[in-house]
Amino acid sequence: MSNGREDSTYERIYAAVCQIPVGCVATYGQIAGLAEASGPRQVGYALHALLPGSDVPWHRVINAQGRVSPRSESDHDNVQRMLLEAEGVEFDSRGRISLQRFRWQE
DNA sequence: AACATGACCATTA
DNA sequence: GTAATGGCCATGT
Repeated sequence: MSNGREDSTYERIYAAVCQIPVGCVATYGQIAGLAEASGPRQVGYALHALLPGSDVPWHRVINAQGRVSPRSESDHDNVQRMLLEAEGVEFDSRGRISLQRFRWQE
Protein backbone atom coordinates (compact mmCIF):
# COMPACT_ATOMS: atom_id res chain seq x y z
CA MET A 1 0.00 0.00 0.00
CA SER A 2 1.03 3.55 -0.01
CA ASN A 3 0.27 6.83 1.55
CA GLY A 4 -3.02 8.60 0.77
CA ARG A 5 -1.49 10.74 -1.97
CA GLU A 6 -0.21 8.77 -4.92
CA ASP A 7 2.16 10.61 -7.21
CA SER A 8 2.66 7.54 -9.32
CA THR A 9 2.75 7.62 -13.06
CA TYR A 10 -0.55 5.76 -12.97
CA GLU A 11 -2.29 8.70 -11.30
CA ARG A 12 -1.37 10.99 -14.17
CA ILE A 13 -2.56 8.41 -16.65
CA TYR A 14 -5.90 8.00 -14.93
CA ALA A 15 -6.34 11.76 -14.89
CA ALA A 16 -5.61 12.03 -18.61
CA VAL A 17 -8.11 9.28 -19.44
CA CYS A 18 -10.76 11.03 -17.37
CA GLN A 19 -10.20 14.13 -19.47
CA ILE A 20 -11.36 12.36 -22.62
CA PRO A 21 -14.77 13.79 -23.61
CA VAL A 22 -17.73 11.53 -24.27
CA GLY A 23 -18.06 10.30 -27.83
CA CYS A 24 -14.32 10.51 -28.42
CA VAL A 25 -11.39 8.11 -28.16
CA ALA A 26 -7.70 8.55 -27.49
CA THR A 27 -4.68 6.44 -28.34
CA TYR A 28 -2.23 5.11 -25.77
CA GLY A 29 0.48 7.32 -27.21
CA GLN A 30 -1.71 10.37 -26.82
CA ILE A 31 -2.45 9.57 -23.20
CA ALA A 32 1.23 8.97 -22.62
CA GLY A 33 1.97 12.48 -23.87
CA LEU A 34 -0.75 14.14 -21.79
CA ALA A 35 0.15 12.17 -18.70
CA GLU A 36 3.85 12.75 -19.23
CA ALA A 37 4.30 9.01 -19.16
CA SER A 38 7.64 7.53 -20.14
CA GLY A 39 6.05 5.49 -22.88
CA PRO A 40 2.77 4.14 -24.23
CA ARG A 41 3.54 0.76 -22.68
CA GLN A 42 3.07 2.13 -19.21
CA VAL A 43 -0.34 3.51 -20.18
CA GLY A 44 -1.54 0.09 -21.19
CA TYR A 45 -0.01 -1.36 -18.07
CA ALA A 46 -1.73 1.20 -15.87
CA LEU A 47 -5.10 0.51 -17.42
CA HIS A 48 -4.69 -3.20 -16.92
CA ALA A 49 -3.94 -2.57 -13.26
CA LEU A 50 -6.88 -0.22 -12.79
CA LEU A 51 -9.70 -2.46 -14.05
CA PRO A 52 -11.58 -3.27 -10.81
CA GLY A 53 -13.79 -0.55 -9.33
CA SER A 54 -12.45 2.44 -11.20
CA ASP A 55 -14.33 5.51 -12.37
CA VAL A 56 -11.93 5.87 -15.25
CA PRO A 57 -13.40 5.51 -18.76
CA TRP A 58 -10.73 3.03 -19.85
CA HIS A 59 -12.96 1.97 -22.75
CA ARG A 60 -12.20 5.28 -24.48
CA VAL A 61 -8.57 4.33 -24.80
CA ILE A 62 -7.60 2.43 -27.95
CA ASN A 63 -4.38 1.69 -29.83
CA ALA A 64 -2.88 3.69 -32.71
CA GLN A 65 -4.42 1.36 -35.23
CA GLY A 66 -7.89 2.55 -34.23
CA ARG A 67 -8.66 -0.91 -32.86
CA VAL A 68 -9.45 -2.32 -29.48
CA SER A 69 -6.42 -4.00 -28.01
CA PRO A 70 -6.74 -7.73 -27.42
CA ARG A 71 -6.09 -8.35 -23.74
CA SER A 72 -5.82 -11.54 -21.75
CA GLU A 73 -9.54 -12.14 -21.53
CA SER A 74 -11.57 -11.99 -24.74
CA ASP A 75 -14.72 -10.89 -22.92
CA HIS A 76 -13.48 -7.46 -21.99
CA ASP A 77 -12.68 -6.33 -25.51
CA ASN A 78 -16.24 -7.06 -26.53
CA VAL A 79 -17.49 -4.94 -23.64
CA GLN A 80 -15.30 -2.06 -24.70
CA ARG A 81 -16.88 -1.95 -28.14
CA MET A 82 -20.35 -1.98 -26.64
CA LEU A 83 -19.52 0.86 -24.28
CA LEU A 84 -18.14 3.00 -27.08
CA GLU A 85 -21.14 2.40 -29.28
CA ALA A 86 -23.33 3.42 -26.36
CA GLU A 87 -21.47 6.75 -26.21
CA GLY A 88 -21.90 7.47 -29.91
CA VAL A 89 -18.68 6.06 -31.33
CA GLU A 90 -19.15 4.11 -34.53
CA PHE A 91 -17.12 1.07 -35.50
CA ASP A 92 -16.07 -0.05 -38.95
CA SER A 93 -17.26 -3.32 -40.44
CA ARG A 94 -14.11 -4.91 -39.08
CA GLY A 95 -14.47 -3.43 -35.61
CA ARG A 96 -12.21 -0.51 -36.33
CA ILE A 97 -12.76 3.14 -35.36
CA SER A 98 -12.15 6.10 -37.68
CA LEU A 99 -9.48 8.01 -35.80
CA GLN A 100 -9.96 10.78 -38.33
CA ARG A 101 -13.39 11.41 -36.85
CA PHE A 102 -13.43 10.18 -33.29
CA ARG A 103 -9.89 10.86 -32.12
CA TRP A 104 -9.85 13.28 -29.19
CA GLN A 105 -8.39 16.56 -30.36
CA GLU A 106 -7.81 19.18 -27.72
C1' DA B 1 20.20 -7.45 -8.84
C1' DA B 2 18.54 -10.12 -13.05
C1' DC B 3 14.93 -12.28 -15.94
C1' DA B 4 10.53 -12.54 -17.98
C1' DT B 5 6.08 -10.38 -19.11
C1' DG B 6 2.93 -6.85 -20.95
C1' DA B 7 -4.58 -3.54 -22.94
C1' DC B 8 2.02 -0.27 -27.24
C1' DC B 9 4.36 2.24 -31.29
C1' DA B 10 7.22 2.85 -35.40
C1' DT B 11 9.55 0.81 -39.12
C1' DT B 12 10.23 -2.67 -42.57
C1' DA B 13 8.80 -6.63 -45.75
C1' DG C 1 -3.94 -3.09 -46.91
C1' DT C 2 -1.73 -6.87 -43.28
C1' DA C 3 2.18 -9.36 -40.75
C1' DA C 4 6.44 -9.54 -38.31
C1' DT C 5 10.52 -7.37 -35.59
C1' DG C 6 12.86 -4.23 -32.34
C1' DG C 7 12.68 -0.90 -28.78
C1' DC C 8 10.46 1.58 -24.88
C1' DC C 9 9.89 1.23 -19.57
C1' DA C 10 7.44 -0.37 -15.22
C1' DT C 11 5.94 -4.46 -12.50
C1' DG C 12 6.35 -9.05 -10.31
C1' DT C 13 9.04 -13.11 -9.15
